[in-house]
Amino acid sequence: MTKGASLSEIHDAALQRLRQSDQRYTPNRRKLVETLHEAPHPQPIGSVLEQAAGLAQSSTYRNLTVLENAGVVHRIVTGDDHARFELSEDVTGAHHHHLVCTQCGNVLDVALSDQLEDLIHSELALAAASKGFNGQHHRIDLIGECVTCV
Amino acid sequence: MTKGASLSEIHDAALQRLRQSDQRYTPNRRKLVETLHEAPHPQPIGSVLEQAAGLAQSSTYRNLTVLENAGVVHRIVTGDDHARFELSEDVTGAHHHHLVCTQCGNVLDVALSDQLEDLIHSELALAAASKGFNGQHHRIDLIGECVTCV
DNA sequence: ATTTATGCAAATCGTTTGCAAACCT
DNA sequence: AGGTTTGCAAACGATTTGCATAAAT
Repeated sequence: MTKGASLSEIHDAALQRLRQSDQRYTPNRRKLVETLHEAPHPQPIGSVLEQAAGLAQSSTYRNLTVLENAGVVHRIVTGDDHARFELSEDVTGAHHHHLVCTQCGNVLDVALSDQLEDLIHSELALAAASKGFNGQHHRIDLIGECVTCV
Repeated sequence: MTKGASLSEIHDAALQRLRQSDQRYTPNRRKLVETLHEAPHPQPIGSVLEQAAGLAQSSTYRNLTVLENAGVVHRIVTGDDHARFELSEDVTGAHHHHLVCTQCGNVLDVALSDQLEDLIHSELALAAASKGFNGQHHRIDLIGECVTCV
């Protein structure tokens, strides 16, 4: 599934963000970005390595961390013990949340209305402030069973 | 910080749930429940072991898993690499969400209004249904910095 | 010429597991 | 007795890291 932004727009955004972090946009990193762009939903490292043939596992971990720190990639940790990766919202421009399958660990993207997002954001901000907590962003997961696991 | 339900109510609820899973409520498990009940927020295993002196680490992992499967305890996996545990909402009776500190990994509890919870629930259910996803419950985290880390 | 990225193999560390002794009913 | 729980020590496995080579500036 192709996201809203085109691949070249995404490469541009990635390049820009990496430069801001004094990082290079190497062929391996480009390949990671392309692989994640083509994936229909967040991918565990195993799948990424299968898709982007030729990448070493350790370099992939390292590059995903670089891309994460630069804000190009987002790491999703659910509890089943493989982290999953997707392009960051800053790069795709699409704020969304996740459906997490308790059986297979798969993660799907889902969006809520802007109106509801605003309500959530402001109520969370209020609650956080009362505890001196400085909130930066929220994440919402719906836990359940995906269509192939029911 | 003591939760709404009294300790004996919590022990009763725990006992009942364990029995439904054909599990015993052993002294070690009672000690874990008490420790979590007394804790002001979700605790990593390290803290649990400090609080409930004398427990072996491996037995504690095993018992927390038993308690989790019985629905007495809830495991929180954030991404900083220590799982954290708290009494389950089914036992405490208090639905809530989490503030997660990106610096120290600490997790604080926070509640939203019932009205907002309903809105979130129904919009998530709708979005999930469109993907054939069978949603069971949601979790919401506010990511940011806690008062001691800012 | 330096600095940075890569890939291999080895190390790390939270968590899980094997097993024999202690515990319950 | 028969099954469960415990604690120790060993195993596990996803991720990280050391190091020597290759690539980039």
